[in-house]
Amino acid sequence: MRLSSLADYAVVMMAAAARHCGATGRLNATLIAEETALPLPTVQKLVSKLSSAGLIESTRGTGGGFRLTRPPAAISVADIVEAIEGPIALTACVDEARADCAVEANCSVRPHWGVVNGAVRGALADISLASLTHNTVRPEPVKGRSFSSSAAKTDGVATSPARTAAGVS
Amino acid sequence: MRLSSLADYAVVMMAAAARHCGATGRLNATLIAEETALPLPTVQKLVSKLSSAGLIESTRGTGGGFRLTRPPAAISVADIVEAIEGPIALTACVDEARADCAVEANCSVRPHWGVVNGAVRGALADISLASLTHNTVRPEPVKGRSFSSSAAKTDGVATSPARTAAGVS
DNA sequence: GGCAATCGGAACGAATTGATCCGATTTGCG
DNA sequence: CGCAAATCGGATCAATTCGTTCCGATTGCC
Repeated sequence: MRLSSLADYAVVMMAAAARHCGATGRLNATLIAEETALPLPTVQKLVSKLSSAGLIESTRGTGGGFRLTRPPAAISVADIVEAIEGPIALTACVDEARADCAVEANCSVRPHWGVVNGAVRGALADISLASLTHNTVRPEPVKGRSFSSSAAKTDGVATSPARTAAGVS
Repeated sequence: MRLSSLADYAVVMMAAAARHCGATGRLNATLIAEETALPLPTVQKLVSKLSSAGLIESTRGTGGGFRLTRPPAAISVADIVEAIEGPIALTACVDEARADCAVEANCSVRPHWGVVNGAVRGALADISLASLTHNTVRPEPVKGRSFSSSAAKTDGVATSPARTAAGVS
């Protein structure tokens, strides 16, 4: 239940790029690397993947660089995550139609995974790139969608309930 | 953005256990293994972890087995996932208070990760184990909000109560 | 035409995960 | 009361994936 570090870095990098969107029309990977304190090769790899996904447009050669293809408000966290990690699928059943697991016959929960997957993906789609650049933590979702914006109320980090009843039995 | 196979198997196994909850008071790992077509050692490992988490109570020796400590309606997918994978944390920033990444100074998205994490976790907490046993796939989440999370005993205010109120219903 | 800077892809190493095996413990039976 | 079967529990080992790093292809500038 943890997304990869590359996806995390991609979100940070895109947020940094969104801040420079209005200032410089075109920015390079080196600038982003020293600004976000990320390793330069990592940023380059992210640029490759994000460019392939269509989120940014990259230009090679001297003076080249990349720029966002869409305004930051039109890019969601789900887009970035999908660009790096591929389609969001909690289980292998949701990813492809083929079910590798031998449980499929008795697996009555498989259809339900689609619901769970959609809920998680909807939660990520509600966070726009523009909202990440703001200093204030506001539950402002992507415009046009209002899926589970109510769940965003700064509770996720504060609560530490997980430990799941360590002293019960 | 894909949860581990163990967590997937755990949900399947718990769903199978929930179906047998009323029939047999106590069931063993071998029965679940041949019923879910999962490898027996894997089921045993899941039993160990779920027992440590307090979701099931296991008894050793001949004629032993395990049983659910709570009714299926009071167990959510988030509980199972947290029992296997530990606390739900999309990034390392959310997991611990310490931020290992060197980006923390310029990382303006870190506070927002808490919101995203809470939204995802709320989505998983809305799916109860009882709803997985039903054959019909309905987007209707957990009936009552009071047991949507692990901290449902004393704290009546769950971590994600708002989505059920503002959801599709 | 040559040079430098940049993106793009490929290879290597490390870490986490998943499956398997063996031991500890308890109960039922002789 | 002793033995044996059955079960959970922890530990070990191999495999896949992820993250990092390096090198090559391409383009604009001099």
